Amino acid sequence: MTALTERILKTIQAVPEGSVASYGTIARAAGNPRALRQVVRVLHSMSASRDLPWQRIINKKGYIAIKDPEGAFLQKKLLEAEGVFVSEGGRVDMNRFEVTAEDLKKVQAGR
DNA sequence: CGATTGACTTCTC
DNA sequence: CGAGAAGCCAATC
Repeated sequence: MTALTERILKTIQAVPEGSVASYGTIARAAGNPRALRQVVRVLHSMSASRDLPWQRIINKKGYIAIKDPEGAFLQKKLLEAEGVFVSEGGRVDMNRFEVTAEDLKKVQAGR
């Protein structure tokens, strides 16, 4: 558990409800654009036990990137429950719902 | 301790 | 414009 990982965690938690963020966005906001792999890893390790909004993390195309069909379906349901519109194919309207790295940083600065 | 992996991203052909 | 391959960093096995 490095400082970078903790920043990633905080950044993920900084994503406001009703919005989504891409891996690259999280990585940039965390301070290391190359850490998007670690974002994935963090989600793998923490999503099971921590209170992370893993459901708000999707790929840059706006599609749910989870490989497990059940997990992807669950994510879709959770997003819809937050007010995020998800298309049939599991796609989110990123133009509306994707939060920028600056916004995440601002939220972290605010807290 | 070294090799592998991983819910991605981006550039090139 | 679409498909394919490389890149990347840290945690896990």
